[in-house]
Amino acid sequence: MPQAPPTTDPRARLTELARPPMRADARRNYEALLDAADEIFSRRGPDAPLDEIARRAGVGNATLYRHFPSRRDLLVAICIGDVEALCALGNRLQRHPGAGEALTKWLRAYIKHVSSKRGLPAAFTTGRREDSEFVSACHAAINATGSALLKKAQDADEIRDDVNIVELIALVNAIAIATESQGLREANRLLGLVIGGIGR
Amino acid sequence: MPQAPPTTDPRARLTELARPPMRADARRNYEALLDAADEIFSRRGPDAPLDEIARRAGVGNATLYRHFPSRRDLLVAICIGDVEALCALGNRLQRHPGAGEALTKWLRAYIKHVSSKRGLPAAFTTGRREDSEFVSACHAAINATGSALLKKAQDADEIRDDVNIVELIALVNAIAIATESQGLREANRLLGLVIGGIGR
DNA sequence: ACCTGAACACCGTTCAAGT
DNA sequence: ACCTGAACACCGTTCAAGT
Repeated sequence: MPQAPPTTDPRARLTELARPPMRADARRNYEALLDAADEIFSRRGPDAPLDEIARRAGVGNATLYRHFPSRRDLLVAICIGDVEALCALGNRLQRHPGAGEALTKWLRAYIKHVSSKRGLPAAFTTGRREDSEFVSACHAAINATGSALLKKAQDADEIRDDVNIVELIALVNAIAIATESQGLREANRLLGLVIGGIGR
Repeated sequence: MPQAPPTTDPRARLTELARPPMRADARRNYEALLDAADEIFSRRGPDAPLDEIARRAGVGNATLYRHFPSRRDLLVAICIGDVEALCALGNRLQRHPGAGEALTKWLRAYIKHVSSKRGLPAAFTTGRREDSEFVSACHAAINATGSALLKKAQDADEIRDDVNIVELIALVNAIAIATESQGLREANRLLGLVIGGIGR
């Protein structure tokens, strides 16, 4: 007899993974690495040497590698707060009177968060099989949140039926990538075009 | 008195840069490097070691570096034929009866070409200041071609006036990046949404 | 259980010597 | 004028030894 299926909400699963139980010294190192990564990435870009981040955090480089097996894990970890904020916002927007407007508000918030850190949109582009469980859990939480908003908007006949959340988020990520050097205003312009295209 | 300004057509400039005069042995090496890069990149992806490409081409690694100062130069060089084909297609489409349809046909051809080689969409994302003259010339030729089609479609009132070619191409590149692992069909679906959004 | 830093492997880049 | 391959520098990854 197999285990009970994981009926857990993706957002709850994410919170679990984001805060694994750790010995006190390990936790200190973990936090120091996040702080260091946040600073170094924002100053030197997403390709900054990982050794520099470890040095800045005052830990050995192997410690970094243990906590964050891939660069992408680290990139995603430093914005876990943004992901959780987006999920929370999505939940609140469920009760928004206009379902179509709720979706577009959330998409604008999404692009704002994801554009706030260099290299993040690329890290968020979904569908890599090699992604760690942690990164996959982020995608799953975002998808679950966006999916609920999209479905409501489609049920209200405000958004075309032949749009799905995976491609919609892929497109928004694409916009963030394309406008990375130009800023949020430009990203919002392009998002406006897309929103115009999916309405009905 | 300054030199006469470079009134040259961007497409002519590109053809110049793509076929620089070379000694016979240099040209042989150049071609061998292109062949090797094409094969290695398509088999091992756009991050394949450059040394392997040089070895496969039967030349020293420094020779590769001389001909193609950056990885991006090499990536772009192997698809110079695609760029020229797109420019030629754009010219032909100028005489297409429906100006809006001509633009969308060209955009679909663009995404097809650019999706055909892994890593190419990223190499085509414009606006890097560090780009070589060769890569810039490619962008300029594409922009000139797309710009003419867009302007005609806007003059015919088939496309909204507040869209410019730079952002439109950036968006199409981004779509190609976001759907790289999913294939051309998915890219075309997303392009459809954008085209719906820019119409009027 | 977790950490450390040195060792290793890999790859891009440069350069002195060659044709 | 162009080519070569070795030397160098850099960085990600692993591992034996330590707490």
